[in-house]
Amino acid sequence: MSTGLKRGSWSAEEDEKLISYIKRYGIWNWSQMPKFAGLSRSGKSCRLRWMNFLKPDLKKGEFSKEEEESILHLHSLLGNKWSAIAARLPGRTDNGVKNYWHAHLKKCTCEQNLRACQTVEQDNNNSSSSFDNIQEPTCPITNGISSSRCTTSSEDQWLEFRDNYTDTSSQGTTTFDDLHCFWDQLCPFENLEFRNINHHIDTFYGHVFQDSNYDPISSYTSYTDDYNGSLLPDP
DNA sequence: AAGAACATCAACCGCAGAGTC
DNA sequence: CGACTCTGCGGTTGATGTTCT
Repeated sequence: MSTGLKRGSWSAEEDEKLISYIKRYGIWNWSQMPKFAGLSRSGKSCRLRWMNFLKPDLKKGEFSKEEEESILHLHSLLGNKWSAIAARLPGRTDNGVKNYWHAHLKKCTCEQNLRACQTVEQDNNNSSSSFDNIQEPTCPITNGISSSRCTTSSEDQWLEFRDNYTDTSSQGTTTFDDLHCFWDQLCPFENLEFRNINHHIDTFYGHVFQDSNYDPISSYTSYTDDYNGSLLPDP
């Protein structure tokens, strides 16, 4: 059934109409906008065109080595959360990252996995140790919380743990390593370093349990890239 | 030179979550 | 509280360009 809406590739004239409309009136309602902008497109199509192609700060062209490494790293942490990955690559879109992944990087990880499987298989043949028997160390504090999403029970555990640490830090029943272990289990990102325990306890608590916009990877990025031994500004 | 095979990427589709009435 | 709308996300498709035979 025809809706009268145009589909397929965008013409230069359509691009111009959309750009000039948004420049003048901003983005207010994607579903209504095409009508006022004089476009026979769906709002969805307009939004996509703007977000993936016309937005002024978009970076086009080849992905750099650094960007490629970031994608690989973030994908290993986040999986197919393309928008979350793209959010950490200035000027790149989720669609662009997704396309790049499927075109360039997927095969890299497939090859790595293949090699890893072959290695495991070889090891299994050579010794009695089985890959299945390998277990991650479990933190006695968290009893093995492994999700980066924090549950109420983990919040309770954290509060209890924090009180214990605060009350007894002078006596040392709960150690710095225990705390590190706790966060490592909760938010298992590489290079997450704790250098000043007193500063970080409540900052992390706020990030994880009280800030609904908590984003573990942003925290990860902030605490590694920006961290120079001093406390970061509050979010 | 021509056509087949493959690679790339813009665009579409369906779904889910958030917001509003 | 349910229905509806809007927005954004991830998977997929299809057009186009490039390389190979």
